Amino acid sequence: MAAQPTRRERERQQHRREILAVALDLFSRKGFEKTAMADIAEQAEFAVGTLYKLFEDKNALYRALILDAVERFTQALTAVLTTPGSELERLARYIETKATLFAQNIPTARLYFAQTTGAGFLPTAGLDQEARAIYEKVLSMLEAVFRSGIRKKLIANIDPKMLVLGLEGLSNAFVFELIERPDDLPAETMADLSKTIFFERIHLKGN
Amino acid sequence: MAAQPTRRERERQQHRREILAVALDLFSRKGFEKTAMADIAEQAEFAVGTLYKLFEDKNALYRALILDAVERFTQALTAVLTTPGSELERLARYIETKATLFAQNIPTARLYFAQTTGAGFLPTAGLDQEARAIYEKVLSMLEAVFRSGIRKKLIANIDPKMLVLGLEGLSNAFVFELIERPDDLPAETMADLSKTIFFERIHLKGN
Amino acid sequence: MAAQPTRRERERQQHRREILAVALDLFSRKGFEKTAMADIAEQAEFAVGTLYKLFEDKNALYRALILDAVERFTQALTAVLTTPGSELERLARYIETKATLFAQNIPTARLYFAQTTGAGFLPTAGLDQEARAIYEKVLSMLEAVFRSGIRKKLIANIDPKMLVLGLEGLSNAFVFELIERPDDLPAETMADLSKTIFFERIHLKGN
Amino acid sequence: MAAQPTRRERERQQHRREILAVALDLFSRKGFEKTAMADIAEQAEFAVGTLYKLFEDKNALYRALILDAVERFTQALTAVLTTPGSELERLARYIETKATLFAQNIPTARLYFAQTTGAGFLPTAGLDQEARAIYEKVLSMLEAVFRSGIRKKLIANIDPKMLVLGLEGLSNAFVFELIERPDDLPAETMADLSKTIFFERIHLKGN
DNA sequence: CATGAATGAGATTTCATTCAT
DNA sequence: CATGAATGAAATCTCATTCAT
Repeated sequence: MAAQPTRRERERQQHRREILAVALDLFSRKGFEKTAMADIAEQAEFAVGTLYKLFEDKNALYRALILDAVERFTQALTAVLTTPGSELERLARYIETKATLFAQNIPTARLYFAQTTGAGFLPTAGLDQEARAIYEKVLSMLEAVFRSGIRKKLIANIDPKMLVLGLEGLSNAFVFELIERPDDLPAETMADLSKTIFFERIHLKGN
Repeated sequence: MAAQPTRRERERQQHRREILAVALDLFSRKGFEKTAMADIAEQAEFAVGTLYKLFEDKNALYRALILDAVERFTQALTAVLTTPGSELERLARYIETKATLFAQNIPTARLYFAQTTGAGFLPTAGLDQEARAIYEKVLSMLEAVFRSGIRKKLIANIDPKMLVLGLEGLSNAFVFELIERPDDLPAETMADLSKTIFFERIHLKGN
Repeated sequence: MAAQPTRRERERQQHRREILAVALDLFSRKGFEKTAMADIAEQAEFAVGTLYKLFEDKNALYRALILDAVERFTQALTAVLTTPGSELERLARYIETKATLFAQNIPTARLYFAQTTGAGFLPTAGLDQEARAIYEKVLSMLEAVFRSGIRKKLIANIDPKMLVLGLEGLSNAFVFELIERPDDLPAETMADLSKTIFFERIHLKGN
Repeated sequence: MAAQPTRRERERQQHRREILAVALDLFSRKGFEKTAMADIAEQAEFAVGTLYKLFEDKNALYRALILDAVERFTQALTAVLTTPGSELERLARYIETKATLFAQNIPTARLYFAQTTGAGFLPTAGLDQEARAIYEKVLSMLEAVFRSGIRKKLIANIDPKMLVLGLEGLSNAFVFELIERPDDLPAETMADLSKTIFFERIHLKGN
């Protein structure tokens, strides 16, 4: 029988989650700087002081959010990369999962992007050390899959680091479109396109 | 009779450029919110009031910067798309130009990214309407090139909008890497990779 | 039948003492304003609410502490002033007692000083009415001893109020040194010096 | 002709002085913690932001005040110690100067006390490093005077450090009384008493 | 026009105190 | 009684913007 947390602790965690949910909403819609702690408190129906009981400061709240987002996504994405099947099948499933996952968690996806892609130009002041480290795990896993595919002569012999970069760039572009202009195309089509462009030739060489 | 600008006017424009240069530096390094008007004034060796004489407010200054960045890049990029040569050659040259252009203008590139790629999740509050519009011109030009290539059976028959998305995603990923971790690979290699991945098959189908 | 305190009451008093001990430590080290009720609660291993059950508010807690400190010191000091012996002997013993008493109760001494010496400029907002009143008793007792010494022609005919002031100023200076830089000199030497300077001539008149 | 400061700079300094005057008043009456920056701003008829233009933060404002107070007092006190006359005459003049100086600058005197005497028990968070260092100069000067007096056999052979401690304790006690209960006695009497008690015998030895 | 001191709204953070469990 | 989560007033500090000189 797992150690049952006290009611106090359960409530505390529930409040924590409520605050995080509101913060996710506000940060993803208005951005970090434009969201005031008072805004979060009001929308979450808590007093400002309560936020500070549960999170060291505004940065810590943001970090918790990012960490949570990156962890959840990373978990799902690494899971599909370790499923059975050929390297190409697994990469295909990675793209599909990414598309549906992000499409279903738009606010989280926005934060995920802000931290993984964008990190660097709009420096959210190094709030992301830990999150970045987690994301890197997905990347190195992808790299391993490519490397293995190349060894089996399933994939062209290109520096796997660059293949990872390419796959991420391509899929992010599509997923980003999916999120920001959801009416353009359904998720499956987007995923298909990533796969087509990435795995098939675009150039009708010779033909 | 073309109105010869007065000395007054020439000085004014010179001061404007000096301020923009400093602002570009600070915004690209510290971000919009973390850069204070006083910082810009000090580093540009002007008084705060002067900035407000030349730019409506902080947003206007930022917008002017973005506009300038996007315009300069757009001009260079649309130029290569209208050069002679086959569609494939022109697209290849687009990628090469983008890589060198961005690599040589890192601060500008960062702002360009923040506004084109990131636009949406890190909402600098619609500062970018006009800039976005200009960028769209590059995109529609790319689309036209793809469309023409498809018509000539040079390029696979995929929705050209999606091809644009793919090309931008892929090339941005490489260019971003080039900018943020310049030691990884030289610009030419990056451009080559974009082209290889995009135009050649990755999947060693049947072969 | 003298009301035998219940176990409840005994525990209550014990908790009170524990809290006071922690508060003494924190207040004397960090000062009143910089010490939070939560700090005291945590270090005393009680909940904040408990502090408020036992003390009206933060001021009351501080007052209780001061009162306790002043009472304990006052008791010891008035005791020596009522011992047998000449006025000079009793004053000498007063100084000695003060030196050892303070040296052995440094945290308490700091609060005692803050309230008796410092009272006035670092206004802890009249937290000290009662404590001050108790301290005045020591002062008036000293005054009586001086008065009596003067009457017996043992002590120079100077306004006894001023002699008290002088004695306190002198002894406090030494005791303070003793407390803040304990390595300088041992307590007995300090006491001797107070006595020498106060009772003997410094000026080698005529000699 | 000394470099004439600009009008701008003169005004700036004037405002600085006005703010310091108000801060002195409030800090000396209500204490550091109980005085809000907004209080100072309001009473000085400036906006809060202006205080922060002229002083880094609240601590810096306080430090400037203390430093100013300690410097002014120290200057006057070291001056009298270097006047011509015997060691005893100079020490006597030191006491007199101290009495009048403090009596005429009560708010400043309170801050001076808070930093020199009180420093240690109510730790105003090390705001006073520099001020303390300046005060130490007065003390070492006093010590030199005592040492010289001892060498000339004008003063009893007691550790001069201790004589300094005694003189300061005694004179502070009287000056403090003068400040806090000004009705008790006029400044001259106080000074006389310090001298009498310190330099003459209290104890009617032998007589 | 240029200047930069002054403004004050607004953001973050702390902490004494209350009160439901 | 004990608990400690919740409260929210109040304090510190920042910075875009204005305007008198």
